[in-house]
Amino acid sequence: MTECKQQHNPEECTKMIVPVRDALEILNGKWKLPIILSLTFGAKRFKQISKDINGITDRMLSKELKDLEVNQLVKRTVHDTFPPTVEYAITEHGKSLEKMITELRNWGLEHRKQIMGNN
Amino acid sequence: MTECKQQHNPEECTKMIVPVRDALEILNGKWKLPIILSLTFGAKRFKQISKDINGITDRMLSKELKDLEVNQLVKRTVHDTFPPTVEYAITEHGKSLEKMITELRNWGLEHRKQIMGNN
DNA sequence: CGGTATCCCCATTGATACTG
DNA sequence: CAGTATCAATGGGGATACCG
Repeated sequence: MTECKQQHNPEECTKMIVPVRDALEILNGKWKLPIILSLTFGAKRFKQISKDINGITDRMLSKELKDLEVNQLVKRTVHDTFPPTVEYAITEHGKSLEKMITELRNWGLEHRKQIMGNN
Repeated sequence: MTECKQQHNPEECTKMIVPVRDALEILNGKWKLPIILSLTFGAKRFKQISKDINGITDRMLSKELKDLEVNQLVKRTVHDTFPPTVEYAITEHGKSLEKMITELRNWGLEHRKQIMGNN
C-alpha cells in the first residue's frame, strides 16, 4: 500500500487494484461459493452438484462451472462410459482458494461483531 | 470447513457462506475499492475523493460513501465552517480491511501467474 | 445425463439536471 | 461545496423449453 501515492499518481493505484479485482471476480455472483464448497468434499457429477445447491438452474450451474474451469479452479473430466458421465473436481490451484475464503470469512465474522456492538 | 458436511446438511453450509458473502459485499461494486484506497492516505473531502477517482459520478460517490458509513468503515464529519465542509475518514474498523485486501491481492497475483503459466 | 437456446425481469449503474 | 432527483441503459440472473 505504502508504495502507492494516490495523491500524485492515481494510475499507479488503479494497477494496485487490478489483482484484488481479479480475486473478487472469482468469487463473484450468487453461485460460485456454493459450487466451490460443494466440490471441496470431493469430485462430483453435474446432477449431484445441482442437488447440493438449492435453487440453482442447470443454465447457471453450467455457466459457472465453465467459468471456474477457464480459471483452472475446477477440472472437468468426461468418463468414457455409457451413458457418458462427467465429473467435476477442484484443482490444486482451486484449493488455494480455501485460505482466502477463510480470511474473508474471519473478517466477515469480526465485521458482524463490530456492527452488532455499536448501535 | 471440515465441520460442514454438505453431503448431509446443505443448510449448515449456507450458514458458513454468509460471513464470506458479507465480506465480499463490502468490497463489491466498481467504486468501493478506489474510495477506500483514496481514503487510506488520510481524510478527504467529497470533491477531493471525486477528483481522485476517474469516472465516478457524484451520485455513485455519495451512495457508496453512505454504504461505507453504515458499515462503520468510513466516518463522515461535518465541520462547522462557512460554507460547511464535510470530511470522510477511514475508521479503525475500516483499517482492518487492509489485511484482507492484501490477502485478496496476493491471491490475485498468484492467480495471474497460474493462468499465464498454463496455456 | 449433461447440458443449450430463448425470452424476460429487475437491480445496479450512468447521464444529466438541479439545489440548500 | 456537497450532494439529490429523475430517467435511461445494461447485464446478471430466473423460467421454461428443448437437444444429443
